[in-house]
Amino acid sequence: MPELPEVETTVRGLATFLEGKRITRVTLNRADLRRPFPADLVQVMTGATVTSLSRRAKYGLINLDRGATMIFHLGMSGRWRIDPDTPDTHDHLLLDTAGHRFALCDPRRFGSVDLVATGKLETWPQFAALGPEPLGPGLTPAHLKAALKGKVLSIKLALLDQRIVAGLGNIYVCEALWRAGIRPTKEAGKVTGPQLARLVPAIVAVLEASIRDGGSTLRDYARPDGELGYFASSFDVYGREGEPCRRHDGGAIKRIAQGGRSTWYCPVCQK
DNA sequence: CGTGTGCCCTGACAGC
DNA sequence: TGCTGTCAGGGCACAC
Repeated sequence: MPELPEVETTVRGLATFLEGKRITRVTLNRADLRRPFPADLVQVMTGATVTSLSRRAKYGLINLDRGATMIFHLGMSGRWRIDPDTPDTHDHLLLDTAGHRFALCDPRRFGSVDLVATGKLETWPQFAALGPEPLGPGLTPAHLKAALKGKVLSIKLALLDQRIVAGLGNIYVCEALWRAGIRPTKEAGKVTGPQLARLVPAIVAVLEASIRDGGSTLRDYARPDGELGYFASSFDVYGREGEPCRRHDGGAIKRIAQGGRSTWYCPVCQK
């Protein structure tokens, strides 16, 4: 169930094992996830050395010494399993190095794997369409003001649009809007300047706190059978329908549906 | 074009 | 115990 912090944590965890290591074997247990695996994936990756790992939005990047980058997306249910004790039905792709095995496990198969020339990442269509990284210099109140101008859809759905900000998902949009005191149903183009000024640091704070939580579980990845992609977090609104708002007395968290997905918010302090 | 809807897929859980 | 319905942290194709 990965959003940006989970992907970031996954990438950091994988990096400790994979950077500088040679991939000795690539195994595909099926032909596709959301899309077919690239036809030349096995050929290009086998024998290649991993130079670095990085992240863009919710995509993880494994950069290889052959001018190619393997890009993975974990969809809703994807995770990497390190040195699994037993195989899982949904281990769809295996990477082996001299010391470890990495299994890309994704029961729902909403994830994807692509192979892109490292020098052409910026123009890869999926990346070219993305908005700024929320933890980079590009996310500013001015950017949001311009990107949301005239939009009549809700601020909740606008923030889920990866072209506006890249990497937010259902959980952290709910959390950030709560922190900023903005009602999720508010028309995106009508969110006020002061609200946008609060929203940017709220997004940053929520994501950074979550990455910190994830990082604190990194040591667990060293375990045999360690699994990347999941860690416990405590949320202020997500999944807390009916529970009291943590910011004041007398309000209960409400759940509504937007765009076919759940939104949680406090009807008292989010306006 | 912007916006809304449905679908891809499996697993977990509640209720009967 | 099984069945059924609902929901799940994402993204895309499609209709208007």
